[in-house]
Amino acid sequence: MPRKRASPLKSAPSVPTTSGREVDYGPLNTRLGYGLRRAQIAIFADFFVTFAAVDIRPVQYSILTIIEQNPGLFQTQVADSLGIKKTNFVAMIVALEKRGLVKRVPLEHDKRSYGLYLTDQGAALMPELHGLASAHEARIIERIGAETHAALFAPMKAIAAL
Amino acid sequence: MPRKRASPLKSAPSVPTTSGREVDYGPLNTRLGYGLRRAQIAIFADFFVTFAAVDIRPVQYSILTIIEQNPGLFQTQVADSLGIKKTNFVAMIVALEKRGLVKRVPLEHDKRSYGLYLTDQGAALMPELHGLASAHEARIIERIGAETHAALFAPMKAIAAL
DNA sequence: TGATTTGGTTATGCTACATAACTTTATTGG
DNA sequence: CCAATAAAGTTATGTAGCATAACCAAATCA
Repeated sequence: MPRKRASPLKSAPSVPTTSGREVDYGPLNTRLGYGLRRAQIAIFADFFVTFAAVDIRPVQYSILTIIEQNPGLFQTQVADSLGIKKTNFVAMIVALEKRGLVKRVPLEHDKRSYGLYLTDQGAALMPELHGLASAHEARIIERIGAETHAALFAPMKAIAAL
Repeated sequence: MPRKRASPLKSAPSVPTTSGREVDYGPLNTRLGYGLRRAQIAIFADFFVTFAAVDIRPVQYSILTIIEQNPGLFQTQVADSLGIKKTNFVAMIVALEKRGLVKRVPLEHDKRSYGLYLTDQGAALMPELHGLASAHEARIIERIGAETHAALFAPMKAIAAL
């Protein structure tokens, strides 16, 4: 089945081209923020390619995964857990709902809020997504080695709590 | 009809608030792209705070640093070295020029291009910027330790070349 | 010299992420 | 009990980042 052609101008972040001339990066070589940014851009580019066929973006994968692991969470809780403002989360969750991957179930005891759940279709999609993510992850591990890969999570988490 | 205006000034990316409820991140815990993104957001938030007084963004600091280290580079070369599209680079360099930090010197032997240089004002500002960046970096090192910090650059670079 | 390439620019559009203000429903304190 | 306040969700809006297409002028190539 031909997946929907991704909307008009949806393109992957490009990985920078190596310029012709030698450039001295000076202090940038020891700025972790700079290195992290460049690494993250490359990872996202690979993620886009990997997930192109299913038309899922990193943030969508993260939302779906949180809902899968924590069915029934409120919008605000999912948004908070991912560091997304609730105002910006609305459009994201509506889009996933329209695609039939997520459903918002009104709560009886609190008429303001919804519980978020994967639809059957959404739940059925997750194994494929996790498979793609694993393949993507494997490509990174191939680059830096399994041990280095494993060693990165602790410092990243510590930095995230900065 | 027209809501009341919004136009706030440039604001720093916010660091996510820890939600009240425990959330299971599932496979996200072993997705480096996710960890990297969260870490990078936190670092940028700290950078914003650190550089608020001088009103310099991460990308601006990187541009200024490249020009400082490599005076005379073309716009395209600076843009390429930082992974910025030349079309998007125009506005950035114009802004820095308007602020009097950078000058574009027309070349005699190639009337299409400019050589980029720091102005005296720009050059005078750099020590302060590097000082702020060092303080910012020190905060990260304090979090993860100097050895870990130093060990991160190699894998980040390898990933960036993915 | 005509064709192609290169440096720089403008126009345009989408996504991410920020704040302000609003509605509806819950909660709370006097 | 009820008025004040808080919380969940929504809409409106503004900016930065990054993408493509189309273009000019100057250099280079065949």
